[in-house]
Amino acid sequence: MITIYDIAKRANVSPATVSRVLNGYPDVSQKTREKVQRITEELGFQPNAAARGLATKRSWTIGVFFQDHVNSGFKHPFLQDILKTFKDVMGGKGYDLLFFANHTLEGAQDGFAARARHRNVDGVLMLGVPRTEPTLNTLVGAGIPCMSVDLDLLGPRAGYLCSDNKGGAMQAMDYLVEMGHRRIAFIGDRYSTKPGHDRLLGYQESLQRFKLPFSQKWITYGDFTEEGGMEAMKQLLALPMEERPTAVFCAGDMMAIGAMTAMREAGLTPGDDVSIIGFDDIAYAKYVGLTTIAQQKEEMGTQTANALLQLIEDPSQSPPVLTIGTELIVRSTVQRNVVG
Amino acid sequence: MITIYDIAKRANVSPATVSRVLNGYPDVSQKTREKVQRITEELGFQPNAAARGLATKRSWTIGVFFQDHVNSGFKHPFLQDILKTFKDVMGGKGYDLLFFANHTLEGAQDGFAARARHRNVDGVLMLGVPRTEPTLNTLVGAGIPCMSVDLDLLGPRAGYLCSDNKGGAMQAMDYLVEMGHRRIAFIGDRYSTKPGHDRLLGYQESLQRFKLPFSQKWITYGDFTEEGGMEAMKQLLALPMEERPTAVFCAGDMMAIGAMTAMREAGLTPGDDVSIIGFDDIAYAKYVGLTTIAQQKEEMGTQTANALLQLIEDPSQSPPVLTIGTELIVRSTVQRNVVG
DNA sequence: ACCACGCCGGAAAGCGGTTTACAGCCATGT
DNA sequence: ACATGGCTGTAAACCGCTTTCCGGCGTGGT
Repeated sequence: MITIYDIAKRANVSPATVSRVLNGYPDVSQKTREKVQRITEELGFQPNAAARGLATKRSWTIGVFFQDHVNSGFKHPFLQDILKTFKDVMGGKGYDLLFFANHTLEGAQDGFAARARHRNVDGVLMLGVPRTEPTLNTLVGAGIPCMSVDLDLLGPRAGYLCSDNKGGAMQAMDYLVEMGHRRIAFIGDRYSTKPGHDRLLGYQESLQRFKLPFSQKWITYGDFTEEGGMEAMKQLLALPMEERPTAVFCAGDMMAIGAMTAMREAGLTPGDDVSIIGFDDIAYAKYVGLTTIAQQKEEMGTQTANALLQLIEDPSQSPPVLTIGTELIVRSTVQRNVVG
Repeated sequence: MITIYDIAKRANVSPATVSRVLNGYPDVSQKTREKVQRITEELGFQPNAAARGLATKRSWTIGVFFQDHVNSGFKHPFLQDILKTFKDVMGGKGYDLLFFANHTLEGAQDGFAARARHRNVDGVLMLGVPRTEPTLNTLVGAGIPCMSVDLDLLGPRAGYLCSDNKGGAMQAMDYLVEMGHRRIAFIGDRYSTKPGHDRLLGYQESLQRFKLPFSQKWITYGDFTEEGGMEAMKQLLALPMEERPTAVFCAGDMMAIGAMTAMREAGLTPGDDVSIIGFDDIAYAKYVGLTTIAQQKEEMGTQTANALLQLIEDPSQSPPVLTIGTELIVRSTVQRNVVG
């Protein structure tokens, strides 16, 4: 391995001078600067990140805790999109992304804060991490710059970003009502993630606002999975005809897709028999014609990244709480309700 | 920050002893061992990865170059699945994953090898990286343990893994022929990625084997994107009726989905009018009823991870070249051809 | 001619661990 | 009584880079 000492020797200067040149400090004469640069190139020198990190306490690395609520990992199609733009923004500023493995080693020190400190990351991104994680509070307390998505984790240097979930839910309900629906059911999640909670809130507020009929049986749980959505829809379809909703608001597209499958299996057509509206606008949604509320995923990634950069670069920065607007995407699973 | 010196002081031992305890070396008495462990717990000590990495030349990190041929980044739905199992296996062994940002900084030293060395990664995973990348050879030469997926990058410590693309293509062709098709077109990629190339090979070999008719016009390019598949299909549909294929083998599901869209836009039904078979079995495929050749993605992730671990742990290990079998998934976009 | 000052560049002390060489101690064998 | 040897544990060098403190040198002012 080539070190700055090798370069120093060849250039007849001290390692300190090499370091100065490499970091663009001003107090080096043009002549030495050029000589050092030339030799650096010739030798194909590559600074060692660990050594630099040790000396500067800066790793140019963002730690990412990425977890799917269900199948923890890289599969959830919605979070990918956020991640992509996040990565691009961070990359543009010179940061690489470190994904912490979620398999815990036996006996390994665990907890978010511990792992972040261990790797000396400059900032942390929490993506798809459930609020129920026991060590969340340690992270907040550790004072490491941190941005979460869809998780209201707030601390001295920790902010978060959510879509306007309640507003989006109300957009969905507005549209259903506009299309003539009044008996509207809800498929949400039992664990009350922040988005799940807020979407339920929007549902309930809309019920009151439009003075819609309500039944306890219309609130079902799909826990954001396709299978869950299927089960929930089956329950709704099993209701006696006069209690059956004419439309269902699903708090997530995967659940909506499950619900659509359940309908087809029952010989019904989504839209014609019961209308379905989803939330997220995952990439599939387009292919199955799902009407849904879109989250602006690229925007979310970009803004999260910029907020985190701010938090890292300016310690006095007060932690941001950001809300991103949603958008109604009309496809074919919501049809006008013909009042019988 | 708490260091081993702090612990050493509190335990009245030397830092060396603390290090021994922490790393499970045998030559420490039971009594001191327990004392040190207790204090470590009490103080919530977390070792510093950079310092350790500097001293041991081992980072417990796998560098990942992850690039979509088209939209470089996290969006390609197929690679996700591989990544997930890869991450899980690696996590189980104590490795975290470092994703190199692909945005290159102006003036930054670039090249795969340089970045891998810079971050001192123990191994490298190449995922979705095109063969055309200029600095690929430097990586191979650097002697860093490396596994690639769908990229035939071979070196003293670099192996790769591919699906049996040629075999899979032949599976697809077998099935089409079995379903009565003889005029079969191909949608592939212009840039000749390894999978694209091998699938074309399988197509051509099948043509000969079954003595099928062939036309230059039946080989089209979609470059693995949905839009590309759409364009290619449009070209095929524009052929005079007697030249139009009855089935199309698409070298990737995204292209197949694009092709299906093109058909629908032309007022045709995939399967009934022209049969379509894809390759990959991405998650969407199920929802749109696409008949396709499945790659065993989980298997690919696991095997890639295990191979890389071997390469890392045993320097004398000769680099593996792995092939994973494929599987025909029958859905609805291939229908029996009624020979007129 | 002398002093002060500004500009360059060097020496050396970290950063937080690991590891090698070695020293102290106690029990054992002769 | 003394050499031998096995256990423990210590001192100190080292990994590669940053950064502070400081000294030397050349220049301009007086």
